[in-house]
Parts: sequence; C-alpha cells; structure tokens
Amino acid sequence: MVRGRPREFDAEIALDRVLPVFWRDGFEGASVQELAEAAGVSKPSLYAAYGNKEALYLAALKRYADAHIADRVARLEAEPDGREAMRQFMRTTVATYTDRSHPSGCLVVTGTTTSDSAAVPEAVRNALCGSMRAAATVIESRLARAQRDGQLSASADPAALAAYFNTVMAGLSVQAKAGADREALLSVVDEAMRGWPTVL
Amino acid sequence: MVRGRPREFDAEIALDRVLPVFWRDGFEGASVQELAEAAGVSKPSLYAAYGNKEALYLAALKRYADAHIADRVARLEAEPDGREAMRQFMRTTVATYTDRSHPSGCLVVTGTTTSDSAAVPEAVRNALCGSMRAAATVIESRLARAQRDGQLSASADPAALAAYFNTVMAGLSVQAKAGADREALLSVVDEAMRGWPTVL
DNA sequence: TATGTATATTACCGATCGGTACAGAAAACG
DNA sequence: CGTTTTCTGTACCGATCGGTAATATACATA
Repeated sequence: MVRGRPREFDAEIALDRVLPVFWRDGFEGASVQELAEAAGVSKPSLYAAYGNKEALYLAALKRYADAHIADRVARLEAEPDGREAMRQFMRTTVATYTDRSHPSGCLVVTGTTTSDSAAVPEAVRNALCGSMRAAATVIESRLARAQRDGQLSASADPAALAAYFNTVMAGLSVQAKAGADREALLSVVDEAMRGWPTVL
Repeated sequence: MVRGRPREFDAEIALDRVLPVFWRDGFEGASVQELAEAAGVSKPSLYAAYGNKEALYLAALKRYADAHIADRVARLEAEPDGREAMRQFMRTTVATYTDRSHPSGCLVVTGTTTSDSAAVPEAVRNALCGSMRAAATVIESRLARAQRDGQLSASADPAALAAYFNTVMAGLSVQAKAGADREALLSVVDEAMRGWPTVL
C-alpha cells in the first residue's frame, strides 16, 4: 500500500473538469485559479497533482485526444467507402464543434491560434502543432487507402488533399467559435466534398 | 489654433505600430505595456490618445481592414472572371497570411478564436464577428454576380458557397499561424477551387 | 500508540495586469 | 510677461497572474 495521506480527489476526474476551461480559453486565457475552481480542488492540490500549468495543459490535450478525437478517427477508418468516410468524419466533427455540452470549436485549433505569444511554453506549441500534423497524417493515409480501393482518382494527391480537408476543418472550428450554427457548417461540409476527385 | 501643448507623436503612426502586436497576440494576449513600447510612446500618452485598450483594439481593427483587406476586396471586384477573381482572392490572401513583414494569419480570425473569454469586451467580439460576416457578404455578392455573368452554375447557392470559401480562408489563417509555408497553402487553394460549380 | 509520509489548506511571494493621479513641460492666449 | 490648456513621463493604484512556503491533517506502518 501507498504510505501517507490518500488523495481526496480523482486526478482523472479533475482533468475532465479542467479540460473545458482550456478548451474555451486556451492556455493563456485560462487562469490557474479558474482551473482549480472548475476541478473543485484548491490550487496547491492541482499543482501537487500535475506540477504546473504547462504539464496540466499537456495532460488535458492528451485527454482531449482520447475523449473527443479518437472515436471519430476510428469511424473514419471503419467506414469502408473512402468518400463516405471522409464526409462522415467532417460531419461528426461539425457535431462535436457545435455540441453545446462543451465549448465550441476545437481545442487544438484554439490553442494553435494563440500559441505564438511569448507566454505559451514551447512544449505546448510543439504538442499543438504535432496534433495538427497528426490529424493531417491520419487523413492522408485514409485517402491513400481510398485511392488503392479505387474510390479516389489515381491522379489525386493524398497529401495535398489531406492538407485541404484539414484546413477546412480548422476553418469549421473558427466558424463554430464565431457562433455559426450546425446546419450552416454542415452545408460547408457539403460544399467541401464537391472537391472530392472522383474516379472517371 | 488649438490651445495647449501639441502632441509629440502621430496617432496614426502609433496605430500602425500597435497593430502587429494585436495581430500576433490577440486582444487579451497583448499587454498595454507592450503596445505602448511598440508605439514608442508612454502608456498614459496611449490612453490619452485612444481612451482604453478596447478602443485601441477597435481602432487597430479598422486600420487592419483599410490597410490589409480593402485592396484584396477591390481586386476581387475588379477581376471580370468570377472564378479567376475568387481564385486570385484566395491566393493574395495566402500571400498576406504568410508575408514575413508582419504577423502570420489573419487578425480577425485570431481575434475571433479568442473572443469568448470573459476578458474580451463584448464590443470587440461583436466587431470581430461583424468583420467575419462582412467578408462572407462580400464574397457572396461577388459569387452572385459571377452567376449572373454565366461563370457559375445556376444551380449553385452563392450564400452557401460564400460560407464555404470564407471557412477555407479561416482555415488558411490557422495553418499559417501553425507555421505552414506559402506553397502548401497555395496547394490548398488549388484543392479548394475544385469545388467551384462550373457551368455545364 | 508513536512515527513517517503524503496530502489539504491558508496565506503569501514577486511580477504583471489595465488604468490613473500627479507634477513638470510646451505651446496658444491675454 | 503670466495664465490657461494640453501633453509628457514617473510613479503608483488595486487586482490578478503563476507558483509556493508553512502548517495542519489523515492514513500506513512499526
């Protein structure tokens, strides 16, 4: 058994409560005071559990990936038709971005947009850019697979197309934060899918 | 003649020097101290000239629109071919977003992404959302004109298409801030133009 | 029960935030 | 000239920032 006084809160649950604050306000915008209150824990307890604001943010980012991205990626790879997979991926992304049970938009996009301030640690910026690149890579490999399956024109460039879809989704996050409603964003998805290079 | 001691600095020039700070760091991220140093003016002088941080930001936003958006819009409307106009609009936008002589990305997109923090005044948020809507409106009317000119399919929805292009450009700003280079973003523009509904 | 260890809480640290009171300085008036 | 008016920089305001020292508390071990 562990010695000493046992912790009175679950660090995982605290992280779940901290996440939406970072999601809404970004790294700088979220104060440690606010984070502690959201977690229902005193500030020193939060520091004891996670070290500092930077480490807490990185933990929240990982939590975000596991709880709000992973299942969408799984569905992207489970759907056999490449075009439908991409379409549904963007549609579920819109659903997430406009889900009122948590902040609008994407934590990664919000974080990236505010990451070149001097107050944002380099590790945070690197992690965010890494998440962005990871998303592009996941999409690219799915598009390459669709190309092998004859669902995407052989002349298409999966990397360029992945960068395109990734950019559209970043834009969707911005629009969601600006207050666009779900239907408007789903309409954007329809327009974005017009660019899909079909097999002739 | 005006009585009293004359101002020793040009408020317009000061605004030009303040602009890139807001551009890079957003409303919250930019400190008044930093803004004053960038303007080459003491903090009370800046307050005497503009009132407070909120008014200074709104002035900088207007300056941004005049100096970094207006000419692109003018070219959008000057180019007779609708499709080429839209394409060049996005290409010059990419050029602006990746111009190393000032911060990357778009001040409006950066501002919007960080605007639902409590520290951002409602007037600032409203002005940013207004700029976003204005951009969509400009694009929509250009698309409607292209449709009248027979350069865009009659079945196309100019409003939906404008929302789409606006979203792509917001995404381009995010990517530019994340460090994407100009060629990568121009490639995204090429992909985005594939969605153009041509006349059959 | 006594001891060692890890927690929780209060209260505080220096630094910085947006914003300003104050006093000196420079011009237009009489 | 003196007066009035407005701008200038210094120095400061209370509040908040991220982070922590100090101490009381609760458990496992011995």
